[in-house]
Formats: sequence, C-alpha cells, structure tokens
Amino acid sequence: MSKPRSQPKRERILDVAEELFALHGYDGVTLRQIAKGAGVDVALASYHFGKKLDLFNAVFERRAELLNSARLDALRACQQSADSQGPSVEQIIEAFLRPLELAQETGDPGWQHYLALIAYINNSPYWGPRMMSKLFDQLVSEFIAALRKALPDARDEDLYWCYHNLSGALTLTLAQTGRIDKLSGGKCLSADFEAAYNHMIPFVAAGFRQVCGKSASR
Amino acid sequence: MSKPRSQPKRERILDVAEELFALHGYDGVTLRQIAKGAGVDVALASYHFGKKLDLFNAVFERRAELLNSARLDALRACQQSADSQGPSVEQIIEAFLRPLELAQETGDPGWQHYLALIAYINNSPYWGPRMMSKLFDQLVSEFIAALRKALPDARDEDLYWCYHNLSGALTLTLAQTGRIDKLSGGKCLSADFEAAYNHMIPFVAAGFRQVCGKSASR
DNA sequence: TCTAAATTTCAACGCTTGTTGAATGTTTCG
DNA sequence: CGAAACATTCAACAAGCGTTGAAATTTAGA
Repeated sequence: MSKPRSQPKRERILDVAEELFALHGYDGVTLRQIAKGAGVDVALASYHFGKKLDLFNAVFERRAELLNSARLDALRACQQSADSQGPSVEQIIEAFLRPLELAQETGDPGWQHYLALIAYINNSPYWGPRMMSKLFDQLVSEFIAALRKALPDARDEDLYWCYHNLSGALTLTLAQTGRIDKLSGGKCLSADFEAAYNHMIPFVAAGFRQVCGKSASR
Repeated sequence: MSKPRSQPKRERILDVAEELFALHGYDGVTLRQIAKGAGVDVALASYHFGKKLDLFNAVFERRAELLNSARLDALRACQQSADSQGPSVEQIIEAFLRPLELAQETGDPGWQHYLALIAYINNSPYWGPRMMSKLFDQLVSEFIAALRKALPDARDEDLYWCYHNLSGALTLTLAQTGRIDKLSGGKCLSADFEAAYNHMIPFVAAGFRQVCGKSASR
C-alpha cells in the first residue's frame, strides 16, 4: 500500500515547517528549529523529505491541489448559475477569493500559515518565478479568461495589469503582517479575512471596470 | 586621488547589501557574499556597521529620508494647486506613487533595489511590524488624511481597507518578481513602472470611490 | 616630513548549518 | 513467532556562519 498509515511525525514536520517558513522565509528557518518544533530528531526530516529544498516543496504540494480545485469549483459554480452573458466581474472575483476564506475556516490553522507562505513566495523576486507559475498559472488563466468575457472591451494588457493589482492586494492580505491593525488603530484587523474580502471585492471590481470597461481611456 | 570623505568602500557595501537583501531577504544573504560583491574583506562590514542587523538598518536609513520627503513634497504640491475642496483622489494617489518612479529614473539602480527591499519588508510578517511603522506611518497618515478630505462620506474602516489594497498592489509592483511578464506573455513588463502606475492610479481611485463614496453600501 | 587617527586586511575563534551512515526501535504480515 | 520493512534516533562530518583582536595600510593635519 502506498499511503495506508497516517504518519503523525511526518505530518508534524510539515506543519511546523509550514508555519516557520511562512514567518521567516526559507533561509530564516533551520531544520533543527523545525525538528525541535515537531518534537523530533533533525535527521527525520531528511529521512522523510531528503534535502531542505525538498521539504520546502513538500509543504507546498500538500495543499496545492485541494486549494486549486476549490477555487476552480467556485468559478465553475458561478459560471453555471450565470446567464448566457456569463458571470459578472464581482462574481468572478468572489469565486477567486472566497475559497481562501473557507480554507481558513476549516479550523485548521495550517491553512492560514499556508496562505501566508504563498504570499511570501508570490512577493519574492527569487521564489516567485521559481514556484508561482507551476502552482497557479493554469488557474489564474482560467479566471482571466472569465474576466475577459465579462469585460468584452478590455485590452489584454489592461486586463493583466488589473489582475496584478488584485494579486497584490490579496498577497498583502494573506501575508498577515498586522500592519493595518496598527495603522487603523484597531479599526481593521489583519486576521479578519471576511472583512478584507468584503472590501476587496467591490474595490477590485470597480478598478477592473474603470480600467477595462467600455469608456476606459485608450 | 579620489575623495576619501565619500568613503567608496563603505558605500559599495551598502549598495551590494541593498541588492542582495532585496533579492534573498535578510537570512538569505551572508556577510561574506556582501563583502565579495563589494570587493572587500568581510571584517570591513563589521567595522563600518557593527552587527549584521545594523547593516540591514543602515541600508534602510540611507534613502528613507529622501524618499519620504519626495513623496511629502508631491502631496504638498498637489494640495497647493488644488481649490478649496482639496485635491482629488486621483491627484493624491498620483502624489503617492509618482515619486517612486522618479527615484528610479535618477539612473541609480540602487533605488530599484531599495524599493524591492521595502516590498520585502512590507510583506513580511516578521519584518513588517518591526520596520514599516517607524519608516512610513507618519507619511501614510498624511496621505490618508488627504483622502479622508477627498472622500468626506467615507468611514474610517473603509478608508483603511482601501489603503491596504493600494499598499498591496504597490508592494507587488515594487517587488519586481516578473510574474506578470510571464503571465501576460510579455504584454506587461514588471520593470515598466510607468505602465504599472498608469494602470494603478485609475484602478485604485475607482476602488476608493466605490467603497468610500457617497453611495457606498453600508 | 612625522604622527596619530582612520581604514582595511588578516587570521582565527566558537557555533551552527545541512547532511549522512550506522544503530536502535517499531510495524507489518506471512 | 520471526523477519523484513519502515521509522526514528544517535553521533559525527565538513563547510560556512557572524564576529573579533591585532596587524598592516592609508589618510589627515601640523
């Protein structure tokens, strides 16, 4: 059998690695810190995952498929329930963002660390080009195709720049830096994903319409 | 003989540290890499800056004041030229972003590295709380105050979430990951700050108006 | 020029790093 | 049971780390 038994120590290594990598980055974490956090000998990480970089990749692969299919399902669902014109910009962005919230609300704090790790990757000039495309290009292309349909007058260049803005706003949200908490004097909370998305969806949708809409300046 | 007061080796250490920290983060760079890049002995970095963390801070402080005053000047200028109602949302965001472009166009590639380093800090759950407030809180508060005046019906909470979206979009732009280049098939270029801001300004302004405007849903 | 200070290199330190091979403990299953 | 397969720990390695004191070099000022 390939994966019959749950391997609790192996999972704990992944959990701790996920959390520490998200907080300190790849180079900011040692295998000994991870092993200590997991209550395990250092050599066990090498036994299960090989090199440090392989462990890093394993952390990603563990949740990638589930996350991508959840977001794709949300897109398909809003496409199904739409009329012949297809879903609106708001609906598409909602499908892009809400599954991230659901992932968090499974009660598994690992999801929050995982999303913060993705934020770290996405914003890194070193890791971004090495990891993001492989993990998310296909999914993103599908969302952009849906947006292109909802904004038939958009130029491709404008569409991609707008997605870039969305991606940036989302990335900073997922990074959970707590900066907005301090800046707003507690009026906004980084951990409140629902509030973040409730503001992000109309904000981004209006931006898309402004830049990619019919009357956009060319 | 070249001027000794300019301390060329000290500057070169800062230049190389700036570039490498921006690319690999604090823990991803060793003092020996920096020294090698600067053509200098390792111990010289310690002599000039003390601990590694002090060098990291010195990289920031070198350009912080100049950057902040350039952005503040831009805000003051657009406030001067506005009527009694104050500058528009677009004008304020323009004043927030354009000085970053000018900094790049001095021809000094160090500015680009510096801005990428700020992006790294701003997106980091570890460094963000430790460095961003000290460097930028005062400036950001002034811009938000101006936006509050331009959007008199806005709730503070909405205003801060909108700024968060702006900050995220800007951060991903400064990080220069090249992701949009690949995704757009070359139609958009990460290095093209002017194009990025030309799209970001109307995008973000429309978002602010949507979320913070008179008819915003409450 | 001479001298003191500032700069830069040299050499080394004690520690930590990722990784590995062998030893020990634990399951699985005929 | 018994033995093979898997899981885990132990001990150690060579390499690289940040940091430091002393020596060498360069500069500044009289």
